[in-house]
Amino acid sequence: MTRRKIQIKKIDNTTARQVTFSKRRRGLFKKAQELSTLCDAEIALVVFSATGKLFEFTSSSVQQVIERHGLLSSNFDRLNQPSLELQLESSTSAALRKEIAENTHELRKLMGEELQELNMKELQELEKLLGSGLRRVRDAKGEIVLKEITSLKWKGSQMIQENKRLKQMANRQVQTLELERGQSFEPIGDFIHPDPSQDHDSSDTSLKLGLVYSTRFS
Amino acid sequence: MTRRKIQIKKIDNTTARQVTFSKRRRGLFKKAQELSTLCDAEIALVVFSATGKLFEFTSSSVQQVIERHGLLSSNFDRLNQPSLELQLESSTSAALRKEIAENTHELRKLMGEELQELNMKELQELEKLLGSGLRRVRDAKGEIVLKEITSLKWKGSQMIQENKRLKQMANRQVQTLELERGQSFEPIGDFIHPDPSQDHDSSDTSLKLGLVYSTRFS
DNA sequence: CGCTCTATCTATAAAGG
DNA sequence: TCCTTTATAGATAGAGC
Repeated sequence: MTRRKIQIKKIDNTTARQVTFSKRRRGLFKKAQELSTLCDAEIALVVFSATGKLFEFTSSSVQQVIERHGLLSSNFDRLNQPSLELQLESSTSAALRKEIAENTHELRKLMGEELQELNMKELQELEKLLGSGLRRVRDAKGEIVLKEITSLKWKGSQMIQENKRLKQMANRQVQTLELERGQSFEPIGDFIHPDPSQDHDSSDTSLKLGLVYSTRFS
Repeated sequence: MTRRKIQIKKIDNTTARQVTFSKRRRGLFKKAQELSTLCDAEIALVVFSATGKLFEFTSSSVQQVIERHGLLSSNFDRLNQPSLELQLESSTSAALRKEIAENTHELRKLMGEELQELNMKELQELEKLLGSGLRRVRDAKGEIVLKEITSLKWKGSQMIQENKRLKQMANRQVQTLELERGQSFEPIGDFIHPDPSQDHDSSDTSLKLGLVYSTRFS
């Protein structure tokens, strides 16, 4: 895009990579902003640098949701703040913290006690112990990562399916009504385009578990 | 960016807006992809068009992580199959694995070498080293958990938002049609009641989204 | 000082009206 | 497709720590 054409592959030189990251990141965010404004699109963009630094952009309506969920905060605890819809198993992270603390404490204790009195064989035993301790910590964390992800993905899938179902039902309903009326009508456009005044109602991002309407005008 | 400079404000002409959306959207996604590749960044980008259509990009998928972990295979694969939409970035797990491997190796090496010759002070140095190694592993994993969860929650929020919008649209549509017809009608039952045979498709404790029917025929 | 990040400049590749 | 505008690679300098 500039003085010379470049290959799109990871930039080896660290400094050059950081500079490019900084420049392109800005360009990307600018374009995201422009697109959302020009075309009235809702956009959420999150970038983690290789060093873990976070950058984000969200168009206004989306932002509110995210903020309320306490996302994009570096604070883990805040991540797990109550969100009705996506209640995480934050208890697992507590368990994780606890286990790590215990393991660390145990390690320190082992290493601090009478090491002078240990012979080579005993020291090797200790090595094994430390190794397996590390492995256990690692495994425990892996378990927890997977549980979190499993749970979240599962819930995400539920949402997607529910979404599909709603769409199908809505379409079916519209079609049925059209058929009854014996003509097509415009409001379909309305169906597709949410009314902004309602759409930005942000007093509640949670799922309104609407009543399943099960009566028939009785 | 082109023949004439334009104002960054919503494009009035619908056709022009759609064309611009399409072009710029592609440009944006391309640049996101380039940035993630060039600079080894993790990126998640989601765009909803004004008509509610979803476009997304994530720098890599959770699927890969899971495969790499090779854990919980049977359960997990089933859970994760359906959701293209819920892909996570996790190139970081490779880095994690590497770090763990290195740490473990380093530990073993340290513990295996001339431990007989170390005095208490030196052993305490070693203790510190081991402790900080463990801490680094812990931190690395914590980072990754955080990223995964952040990404998943964020996408979950998107789904919720979309779901909510669909509900609102559906409700408005129903109301509009009823108003036009000036009478109640039967098919609503169909609309409102999800097909039971589908509804019990999973042992799900999840949210069942009913349409909120705000009736005025009572 | 060394290291990381940002700013500035220029010429050119890419975007997009 | 055309062709101007924008984005940005490359280089260098300066700021902040």
